[in-house]
Amino acid sequence: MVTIKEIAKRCNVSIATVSNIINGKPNVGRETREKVLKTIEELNYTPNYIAKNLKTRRSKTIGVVVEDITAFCAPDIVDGITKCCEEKGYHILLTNLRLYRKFGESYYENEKFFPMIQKEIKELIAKQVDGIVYVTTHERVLKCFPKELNVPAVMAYGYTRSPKYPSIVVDDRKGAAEVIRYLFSMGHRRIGIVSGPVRSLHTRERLLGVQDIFTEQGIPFEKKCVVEGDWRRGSGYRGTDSLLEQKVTAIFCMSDIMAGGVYDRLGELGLIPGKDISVAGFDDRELSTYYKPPLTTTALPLFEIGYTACEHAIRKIEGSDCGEVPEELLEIARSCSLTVRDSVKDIRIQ
Amino acid sequence: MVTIKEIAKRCNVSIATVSNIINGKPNVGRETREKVLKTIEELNYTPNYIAKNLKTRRSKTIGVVVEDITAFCAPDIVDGITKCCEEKGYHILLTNLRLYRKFGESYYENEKFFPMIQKEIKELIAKQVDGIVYVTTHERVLKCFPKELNVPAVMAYGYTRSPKYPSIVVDDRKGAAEVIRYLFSMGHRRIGIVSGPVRSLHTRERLLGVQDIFTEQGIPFEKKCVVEGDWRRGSGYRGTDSLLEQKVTAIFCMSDIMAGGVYDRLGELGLIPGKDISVAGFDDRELSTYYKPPLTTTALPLFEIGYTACEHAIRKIEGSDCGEVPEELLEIARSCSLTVRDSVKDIRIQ
DNA sequence: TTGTACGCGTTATCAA
DNA sequence: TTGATAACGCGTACAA
Repeated sequence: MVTIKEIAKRCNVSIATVSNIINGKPNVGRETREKVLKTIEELNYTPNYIAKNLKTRRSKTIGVVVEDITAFCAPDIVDGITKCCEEKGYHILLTNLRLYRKFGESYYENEKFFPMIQKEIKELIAKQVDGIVYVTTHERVLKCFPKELNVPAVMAYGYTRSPKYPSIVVDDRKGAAEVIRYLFSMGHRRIGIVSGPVRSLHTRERLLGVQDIFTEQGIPFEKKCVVEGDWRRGSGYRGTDSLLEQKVTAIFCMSDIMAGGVYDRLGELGLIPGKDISVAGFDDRELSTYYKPPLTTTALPLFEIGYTACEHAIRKIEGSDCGEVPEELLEIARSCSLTVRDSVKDIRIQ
Repeated sequence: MVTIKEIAKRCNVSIATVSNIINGKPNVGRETREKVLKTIEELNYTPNYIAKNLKTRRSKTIGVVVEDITAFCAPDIVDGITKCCEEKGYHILLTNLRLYRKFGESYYENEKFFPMIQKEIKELIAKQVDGIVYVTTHERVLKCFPKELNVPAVMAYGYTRSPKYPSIVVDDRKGAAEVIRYLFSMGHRRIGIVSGPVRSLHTRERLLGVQDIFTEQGIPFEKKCVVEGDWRRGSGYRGTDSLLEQKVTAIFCMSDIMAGGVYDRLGELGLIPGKDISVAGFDDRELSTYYKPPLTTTALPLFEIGYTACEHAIRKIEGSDCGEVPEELLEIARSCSLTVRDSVKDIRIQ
């Protein structure tokens, strides 16, 4: 490995001069600059970041902790983070907790992994990351950052509810409201809901969004039109019948996956989505375009969440104020975007 | 940040002793050891890896370059890499090239991004990574590693065809053969193929696999039963009709996505997959379980590819032989695994 | 305009 | 069993 020393020796200058040239400092002769630059090129010299960082106490590195990179929302969030890092000249030290693989489907109700997170964060600190972005795969409150964390940390997708760490989250309430408003605009009044688990923040916020529109429209919202699901396909399947009994004209599922289950059951009953009954989903996963008919759903602002989270972390690093986060920045919600496909029928009287 | 120096001072020992204790060296009194360990605990001291690495010239870090983390195969490969790193005590410096996002659908036929790769790899080297794993999102030959690379590098999913760098790839030939063998076992003899682009290595290998079975069964394979696709849904859709004209009883698509297109066209024609005609796919993407009926397909050994690639990199690092790779290790193929669902009909005469 | 010398937090080599 | 001290590669006062 060629070092700054070698460059200096070859050019008969001191290492200080070489260092100055590399870092674009003024006060260096044009002639020496050229000579040095040339030999740097020739020897294919690259400054050793490790040494540099040791000196500057800045690693220009963000530690990214992902609960499970194989979860559907993780790659897009990470994509947003990488975009931001690329722009600001940061590197990424990735920690994949593999929670889903290690603890199975319901790891997010499990707190066994908390010590593991602490350990991994400590590792990242030991590696001298300048900041941390934690990416959850289920939206929930998570107290995973140690009290004495000495670098800025931001939560992406989940909530911290801690004044020290901002959360960048989905605007679930508005997202669900938009879906329901669309359903209303197509003439639907009796709308069935397949929700997520009631203890989930997603679920609660979205339910609030649903009610917002019913209230706005002056129509009472009936509790019996809500069936509790668990985000999985089977729960959509199982919930369908009771919703049908309620004579709903449309079913809003809080995940595309559950909508898939609704499709399954509807198919068995010989009912065609978008024709005999309307269905809408949530998440806008690629697979929903393969449903027959393609599902009307709303996209999670995953990329944006990652980007914004990282941006906040870097802003705090560079402003180096690691204090409390002002109230208005504690939870930053990003909007979903509705995608209309063919699963919702227009039942207005012409 | 508390350093080794502080620990030493507090304990009235030299930093050398503290260092020895941390690194489990022998020849240190039990009493001093305990005292030091206790203050380390108290002050919550963590060794600075940066400084350590500067000295040891080992960063215990793998540079992972992913062409696009949002591509469907990337997360699982990265998952395999992280599993391996976790086991061997390595960290991951992640570089997401964002090729798909930057250059669109057909970036893999584009060489504009080569300088970018070189630059990113140089960055990783500057960050002192001990090795590099490059993750492609389309299987192809890629000469992206610079000649003078001074750390071990391994290609995951793509081919290097270079004696210096091993490739860990999908066993496409065997994978396709297995699908065709299954189709044969269900009585199919006239089999249509929706292939990938003919210049793709995937395509060629899989076509070879198809022929292997026809040859084995002593049945001539007809070229006109192959339609060239582009991996995308539309190409499956467009290819269906001409295959139907050939009176095929089954269609093997080289991607689940294209199989989706076939389903689309079949649906329009009122033909039911798994009943009127059989369909099989490739990749085993989650969405294929949402097709109606669920698609019989074969899974790519993504996780294993990532794991194996990383394992090789680390083995080379720790053996620190960075020379040529022995012939038998140049291309390591991992097997696919067939998943039978409901899209293939048994047409044997009972 | 350039060079010297020191320090960043470690590990490693000796000597005590 | 312990301690001084010299590296590691770089940035930066300060001196020249």
